[in-house]
Amino acid sequence: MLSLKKYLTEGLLQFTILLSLIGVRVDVDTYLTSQLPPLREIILGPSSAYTQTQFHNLRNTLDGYGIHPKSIDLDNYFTARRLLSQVRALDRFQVPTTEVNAWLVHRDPEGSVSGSQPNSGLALESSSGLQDVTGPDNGVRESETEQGFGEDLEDLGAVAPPVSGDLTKEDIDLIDILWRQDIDLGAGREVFDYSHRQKEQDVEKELRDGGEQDTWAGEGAEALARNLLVDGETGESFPAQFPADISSITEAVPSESEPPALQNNLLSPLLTGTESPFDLEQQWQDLMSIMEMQAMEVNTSASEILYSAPPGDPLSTNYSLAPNTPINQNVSLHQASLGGCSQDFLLFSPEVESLPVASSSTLLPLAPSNSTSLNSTFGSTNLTGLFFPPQLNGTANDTAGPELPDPLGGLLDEAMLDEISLMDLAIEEGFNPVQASQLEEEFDSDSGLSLDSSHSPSSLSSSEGSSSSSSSSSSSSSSASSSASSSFSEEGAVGYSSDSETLDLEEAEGAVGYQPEYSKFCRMSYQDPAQLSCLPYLEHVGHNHTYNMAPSALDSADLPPPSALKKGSKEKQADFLDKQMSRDEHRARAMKIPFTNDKIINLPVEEFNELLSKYQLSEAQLSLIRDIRRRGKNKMAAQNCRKRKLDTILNLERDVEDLQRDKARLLREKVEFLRSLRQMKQKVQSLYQEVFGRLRDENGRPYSPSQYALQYAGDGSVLLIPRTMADQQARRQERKPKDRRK
DNA sequence: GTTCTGTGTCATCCC
DNA sequence: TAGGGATGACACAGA
Repeated sequence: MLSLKKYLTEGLLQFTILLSLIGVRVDVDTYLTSQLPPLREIILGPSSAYTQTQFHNLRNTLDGYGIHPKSIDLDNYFTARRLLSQVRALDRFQVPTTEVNAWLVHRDPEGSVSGSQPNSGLALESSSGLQDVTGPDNGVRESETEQGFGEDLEDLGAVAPPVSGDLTKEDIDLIDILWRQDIDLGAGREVFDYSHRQKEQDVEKELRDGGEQDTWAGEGAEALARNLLVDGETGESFPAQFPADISSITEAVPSESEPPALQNNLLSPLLTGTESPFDLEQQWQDLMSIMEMQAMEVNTSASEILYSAPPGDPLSTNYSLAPNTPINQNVSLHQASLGGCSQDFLLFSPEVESLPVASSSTLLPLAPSNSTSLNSTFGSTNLTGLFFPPQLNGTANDTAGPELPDPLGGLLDEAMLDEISLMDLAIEEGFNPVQASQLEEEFDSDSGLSLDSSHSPSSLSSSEGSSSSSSSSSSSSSSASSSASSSFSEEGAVGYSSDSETLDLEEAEGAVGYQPEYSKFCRMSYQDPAQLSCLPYLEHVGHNHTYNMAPSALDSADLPPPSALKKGSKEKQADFLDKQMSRDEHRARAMKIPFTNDKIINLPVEEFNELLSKYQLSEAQLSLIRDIRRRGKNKMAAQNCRKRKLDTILNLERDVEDLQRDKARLLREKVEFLRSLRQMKQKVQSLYQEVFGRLRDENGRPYSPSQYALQYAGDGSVLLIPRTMADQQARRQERKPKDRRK
């Protein structure tokens, strides 16, 4: 199927191109729709896809109805449509994407009048076209125009029935009525045409005896009949002329041969021909609101920087902004301004200064590109005035040229300054150059800020950090230590399930301390000390970490390394055990304290007192026991305190990183917004320039931007008014805000 | 031998 | 008021 489609498509295209080159206008659309609907489906796909090509899309819409895609008028028409669509798209900003328009250029051999379609083109299904090829100008010249629109008429199916000499008038009337009904019922062209073709074929079969010449004649008559528009209600036929919108367009964008329309509504038809005034007004108001909001953000002017920025400008290279970055319409653009958007398009006038932000009656002056006094184009109450802040627009003169300050340049300048100052800013805020560069790289990578934390306290191992984090919650209150104490009591109780343990054993083993650190971090209190390496910051500390070990576990834990065991003397083992004991343990052992240090430290006060009461202890022993308990408690407290400190530092560092990340993101977004704003302003200016440049006076000469300006009227129309009037309105608009301030 | 780091301990404050 | 948590300061041990 695909291969067939490709084959047909390419073949038809090549054939069409070939015919076009030899001067035959080929209406593939008509051919595809009327002759072979299945083939059209094969080639063009479903009808939805049928509208993707502008060529067909135009003809499938009411806007495009009635004008041939290869008509000379299409130039103006498409220009007008493009401008209109661009204006419409202004309120929903989109960065223009690459667009490729392929056109089959056909030149009428005899220089046909624009707006009329010579009969050189023919539908492929009509073999009569061969006749036209040989003598396109020898045909019925008076029907050229009608034929040209007859094709368009045919597109809608409003084609008169073929006038066959063998058909009776009743047949023709019947066919005509049926067609009108189809038209009135909104029947699609394809269905209509297809049934029509079937009907034609049936009729042809019946009339085949009449000879081919009759058929040709019928086709020719049909071609003539196509040129008549048939009113669906009355059945009245009338010569097809320019569609309303097309005429409006041609009126709005007059060609040099045509006198322009009235100045007042010179552009109105252009903008209202296909759009209801309400919608258009709404769009213009949206545009105006956007432009008004742009009054902000502009601090300086640097048009050169803004508009002469090469494609690889720092903004794009350093921030990797998507070219089609959508702009948030909620972005406040107040105080922004529109500067000269291109080197050759700086259109300021002195009157622009102190230009108020007008709402509906804002003038929209722009200068044609061929104007030599571009700067005088912008009136004070024109569209440009909206785009340019007053303080930036007042230094231009009619001949100054592009030396005017560019508010958009200010935007860019600001953006660039942001970027440039990023490094300084980062350094000022304590980033080292490496971090600053990383911050800058973030604009490229968009992968988030990756600060080098190797230098910071957070460079602690993740295990440390995680353990600290996990312990932070428990250590946030006194419950931390209490829970730790209780847990340690439980842990310490291991091996001490009964008080019947001999004192000898305890004395031999020494008072067992606690080590909340390890029980919290690793839960491996009874493991080989080598496993303590899971705490990187403790792995090099050779302190005794066996406080909370039970004697039995302590035995295994205190076992010397295999090498020591091999040496295996009890004395060495005792020395090792002594080394593992803390000072308090040694003291308790020396003072013959009858219970372990773990109990002394971790037992609750009541149990501790109860324990003390069970033994007859001397004052020295009691004092030592209380000191051991106090020191043990304080030791745990110190450990918790240090953990809290560490957690605090880590959290602060994390917060700093988050803030830096947010800051970088905000800066990145700001740059993106500025870039979008710049592009939108450029688009608006180019649109204004294009619209203004296409305007012609009665003599076909372009309007002087120093004398005229475009004004956006409240009713949605765009007017071309004299500058003096525009200036007056600008002053009026200027007074209003001042009065309000008062 | 010096420095750094982790730990223990003391003093003190506070609840 | 005693107990105990929190914390700064100091000392010590080990790398």
